[in-house]
Amino acid sequence: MLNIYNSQQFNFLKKHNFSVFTNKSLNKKEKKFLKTLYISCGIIDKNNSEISYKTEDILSILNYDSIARLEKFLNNIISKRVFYRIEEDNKLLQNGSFGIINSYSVYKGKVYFLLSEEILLSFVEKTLFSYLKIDKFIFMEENFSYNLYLYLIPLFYNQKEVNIELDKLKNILNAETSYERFYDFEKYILKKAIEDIVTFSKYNLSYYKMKTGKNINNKVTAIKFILNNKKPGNYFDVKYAANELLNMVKSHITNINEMYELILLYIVKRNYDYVLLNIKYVLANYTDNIEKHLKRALLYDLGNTEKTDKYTLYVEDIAHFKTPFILQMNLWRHLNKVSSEIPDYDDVNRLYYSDFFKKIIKLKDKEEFDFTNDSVRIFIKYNVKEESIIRIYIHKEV
DNA sequence: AATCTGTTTCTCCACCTTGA
DNA sequence: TCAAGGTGGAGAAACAGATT
Repeated sequence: MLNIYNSQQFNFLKKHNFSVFTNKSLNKKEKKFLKTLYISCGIIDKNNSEISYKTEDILSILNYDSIARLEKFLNNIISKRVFYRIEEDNKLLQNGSFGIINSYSVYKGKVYFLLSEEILLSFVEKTLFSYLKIDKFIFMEENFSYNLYLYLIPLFYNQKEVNIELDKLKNILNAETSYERFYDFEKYILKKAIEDIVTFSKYNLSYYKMKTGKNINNKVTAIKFILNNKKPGNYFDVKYAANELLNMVKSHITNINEMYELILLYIVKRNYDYVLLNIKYVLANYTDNIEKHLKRALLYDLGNTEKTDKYTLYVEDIAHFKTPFILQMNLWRHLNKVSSEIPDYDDVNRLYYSDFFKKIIKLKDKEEFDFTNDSVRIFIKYNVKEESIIRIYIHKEV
């Protein structure tokens, strides 16, 4: 059997064909629920892979009015299974099946979930389930997004732009015969697929429409995909984030391994922004002995400077949110939008490394929350009974 | 198990707007 | 004036729940 924890030795993607499918398809509501779980996956750690929500939050997300109805929904989703088949030389090598959600428990006003081990493993590099891209398969809202991801992302291995003829693209996306008008195809298929890939992977993908001539109204014949800039890994990819930060100071450091371990430690112990802020502080204020100053800065948080007025209001959302959880969902949506609207702006993704969202979920009535890093400032005032305020400010230099 | 009934989702299209 | 861009909605299909 293939080693599920480390399939590196199999040169997996070159040697094997694989397919992944479910016994019963997941409907919109189930996908919405899974997306909620996915966001929470960011705050899972090795010792505690349980995800929990207040019962009222989960009821309001799914628009149910009783726990009995919720349990019916959960029992139904638990009955859905993922199947996979791996082929070598066109012969079946291994196949298998696993559930998506292992269990739920209702206890004292909260609902607890355990995801299947296979899904958690799919977030860990070089495991069998990460090669099968199980996380993308489960969490992406549309099945065709998974197909596009599998086809497209490997093509970026040695190039930054990929051109795909419209016919070929429709074939990949299972839409050869439907959506004859390009406008409809773009709206219902292409944009959704891109959105899924940007939301559920570390890749920041965009596209251009290639036309027959220079006129804006010419026929679209192909799509040029562009990989803009990498996000700092997915939620679980702390090592990737540590490497990224290490690269900023690498040239000033003699003991690289020790510094790597130190950065990794502080990302886990504090958060990504904490380390980034202190690295920037040291690089801006010192020219020699960087290593020593950085250790000091990380220990005493010297880079944590006071707020400035260099921020400009970018999003304001004043609305009634029944629970802090719903507020958090909306904030998340705004942040994704900010991230996609501002070119080369991906700092928002780094918030996932901090305990940012945990704090927002715990907001109480009339409580204010003010968060600042060097590219974004987020202000929230939460009101249970009346309208709450979400304000997102962007640093003027971004 | 078969039927019906109301709801959601998917696909396509008529019609309108926009800009070269 | 033309074709792409955009909107809303019709009709079909799929689905879920209730009833027989």
